[in-house]
Amino acid sequence: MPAEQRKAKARQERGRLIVAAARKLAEAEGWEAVTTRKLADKVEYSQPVLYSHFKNMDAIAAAVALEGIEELGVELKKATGLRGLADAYLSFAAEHPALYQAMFVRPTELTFATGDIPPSLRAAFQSLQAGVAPFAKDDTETLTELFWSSLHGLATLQAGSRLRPDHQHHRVNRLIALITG
Amino acid sequence: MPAEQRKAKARQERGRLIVAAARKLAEAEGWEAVTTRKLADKVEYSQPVLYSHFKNMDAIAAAVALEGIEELGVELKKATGLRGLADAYLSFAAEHPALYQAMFVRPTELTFATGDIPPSLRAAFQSLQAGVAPFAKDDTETLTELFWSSLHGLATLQAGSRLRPDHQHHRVNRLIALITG
DNA sequence: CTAGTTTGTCTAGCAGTGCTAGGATCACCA
DNA sequence: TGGTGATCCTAGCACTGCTAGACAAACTAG
Repeated sequence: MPAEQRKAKARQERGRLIVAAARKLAEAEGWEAVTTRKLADKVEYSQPVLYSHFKNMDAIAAAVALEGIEELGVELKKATGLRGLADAYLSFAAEHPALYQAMFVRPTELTFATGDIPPSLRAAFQSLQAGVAPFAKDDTETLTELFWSSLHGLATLQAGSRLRPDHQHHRVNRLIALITG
Repeated sequence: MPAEQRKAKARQERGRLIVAAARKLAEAEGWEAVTTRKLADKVEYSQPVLYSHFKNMDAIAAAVALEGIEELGVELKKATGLRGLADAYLSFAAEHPALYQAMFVRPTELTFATGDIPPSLRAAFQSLQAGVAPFAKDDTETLTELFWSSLHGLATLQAGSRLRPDHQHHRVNRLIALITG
């Protein structure tokens, strides 16, 4: 019955619309401005339809986060070398602060606890791992975690104006110099 | 007029009580559970008194954050060497997650933008700087910012279960090895 | 083509949030 | 003792996430 398929398709499309609206609003005005009523308005439906697509508001933010993780993964895959990876990562975080917050800063959302790591996140991690591998005698995973942590710290402290804004490049230089030895 | 001084003292004390209540509640149930009504209950006053002490809810969280920064500063001052500093920093973050969030993760609060950095934060930063100085040929500030960023990244990603929980020590080893060369 | 059922959506509302205006109550001082 | 000011609380606003129940549309069956 193609009618049913068409319906399912339309539903899915509307779900995407909700996520897109949430992302757009968050990127424009920050996550505290993202409310169910505003989202419902943007999608031109009433609030309850949101809950027929997502369990709650956090699930919507989680969907946005997943989108961001996939896009970050693409950027990291394109990048080559430690410098390329670092630049790609930090540029992404700087250019999409709200998106990055949803991915790795905001408290609730995806738990990532023990095992249920999204494949796209694992892929992104592996891109980083490939970058650091040449400089790790052993235990590349630990070094990758450290590399990621450093990038994450640089991105978030920078975003919060806790670091000298015009010295990010120097900090990255230093980080790469440390790893490459 | 000592009566007036006594009053001022009592007021100040009550302000401290509010901050203490906020901190306790945040550490026990997370920041999303900290509401003006619950705080007012704990202090045994009505909501409006909170606003005679603090501009808004964020200001209360900022006061808690400042308290945390001072305590972190004390811990870092006691620590010696890169290893001591790193351990002190990460232990503090792990043992007081809500406090650490108020300090460096939650969005609003203290801006720290351009100049108005709290002296206690500057002091904490200088403790880190003293630790990395022996290993920086030049531009110790950049290396300190990087060291701090790495610790911050390790602390927050760890808190969010994004890193292998039982490998924090290895990651710290790696970080210190990188800096000491 | 009609009757009944299912599916979809919306209106209205609940409990809770931060924050504030206004009135009441207390302590002080002449 | 009477007035004055500071102090505090009650009540309420506009908003939040979320949900129950009414309503209408669409599909199914006779």
